[in-house]
Amino acid sequence: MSRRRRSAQNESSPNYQAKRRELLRDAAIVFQEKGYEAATLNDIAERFGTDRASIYYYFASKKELFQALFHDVVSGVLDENITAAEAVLALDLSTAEKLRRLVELQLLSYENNYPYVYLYIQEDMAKLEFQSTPWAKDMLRKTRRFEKIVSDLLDDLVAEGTFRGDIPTPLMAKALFGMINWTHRWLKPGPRKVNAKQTIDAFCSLFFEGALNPDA
Amino acid sequence: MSRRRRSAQNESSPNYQAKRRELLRDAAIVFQEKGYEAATLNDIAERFGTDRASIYYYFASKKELFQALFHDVVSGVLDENITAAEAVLALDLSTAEKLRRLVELQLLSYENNYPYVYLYIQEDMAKLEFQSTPWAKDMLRKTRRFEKIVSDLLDDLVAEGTFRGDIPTPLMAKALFGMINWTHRWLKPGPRKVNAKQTIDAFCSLFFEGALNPDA
DNA sequence: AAATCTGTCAACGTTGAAGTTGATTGACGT
DNA sequence: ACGTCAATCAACTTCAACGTTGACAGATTT
Repeated sequence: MSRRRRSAQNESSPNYQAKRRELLRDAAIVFQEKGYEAATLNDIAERFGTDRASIYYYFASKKELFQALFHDVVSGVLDENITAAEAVLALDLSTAEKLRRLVELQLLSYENNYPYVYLYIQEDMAKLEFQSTPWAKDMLRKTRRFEKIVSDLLDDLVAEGTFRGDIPTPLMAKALFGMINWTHRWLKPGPRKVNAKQTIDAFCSLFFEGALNPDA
Repeated sequence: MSRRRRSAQNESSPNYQAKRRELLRDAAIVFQEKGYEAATLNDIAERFGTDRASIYYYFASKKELFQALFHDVVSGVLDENITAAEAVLALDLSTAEKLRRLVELQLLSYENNYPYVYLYIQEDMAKLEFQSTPWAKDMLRKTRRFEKIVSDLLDDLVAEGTFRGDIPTPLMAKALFGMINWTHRWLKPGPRKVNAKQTIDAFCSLFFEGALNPDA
């Protein structure tokens, strides 16, 4: 039924797409606040300012709504990040400076695409029922791709002698992504005490030079 | 009904407590694998090797089972960690060495109490329905307490000149806890490529001295 | 051996959220 | 004024998971 409607005006409609995106955004906020399982369509409808049944005008199911969030938004952001990361690699910069740019890229992406990407980080795809769907695998592939770029860069830095060789690069990578990804629990955008730029500086200083005072 | 039974043999019973703990452990594994909301009592019963209804012989509800996990296990571990942390503070060691011991404490605790504490970390209490219950607040209080110990130590390290002063200590703390807590996504106990001890060394080296090669 | 206790199980009742339907409202072109 | 269509809503059905009950088998006690 809602199916019929949606196929009828599928691509066109002026503000249909606009409302759809608005609903998508509201859903993202609710999913981020409560988690996928705990969030109900009622919660989402309430935030959207309408009845639960109206959601079915835009999406066929809760699953499809959740999937659309990733297919229409997060996946694109991940693509952008990978493209941007590869552009950084091609730049005429020191390897260390490239790594710094990648950290910057990632954290700014989290801030600019709030709350979409944090939603992806907080929902451990490995635990969700979607883990075996093609799109979930695609998301995972893209994430691994970005991690690989960083990981290779770490190997280069050790090989060229810029980074110390006594710490396994996989553990370095885990530490770095830990700092970055854990921000989903505390970093909120907007005018706050701590913003993404300060965090980037602090994390990069710490990761490159460490916490010890060089003058001591 | 199950109420009557449980109050009847409440404290006593030889292997009642043993089975209860076994069920608690199985539940923890399932909750950790699927998340609280997605996990069903059927899943837990299946792992426990019995019928779903039998669970009610030990716990009055899914909520109570989940709560018991924290009240009977996690809360105690957190207490131990705080006590151990305070013992470290009283030791005759450099402030830096004390911090190292705290990181060690935390990661070894995650390993020794697997999967209980990771369950606590992965379930963002701020998102769960329990967030306002007294025991959830108590858990949060204990977590904050441990974080405060680390945070104060960081302040000391900056004040005494051991640590650099140009990175805000709150951000240092976020970075450190990010590395540590993110391990819940990849560090599993048992004979693996990477274990807790290697992780402690790598994280401490990185956090203290950074990734840059001192000889370069 | 009778009584009781421990723990389990099949069957049922209850609830809450997902999903469906057809009527209805309001805007817009004719 | 009339018909059409986008969008909404109240009211319903369905379903999965929670929760309950009473019977029952084996062990233990008296």
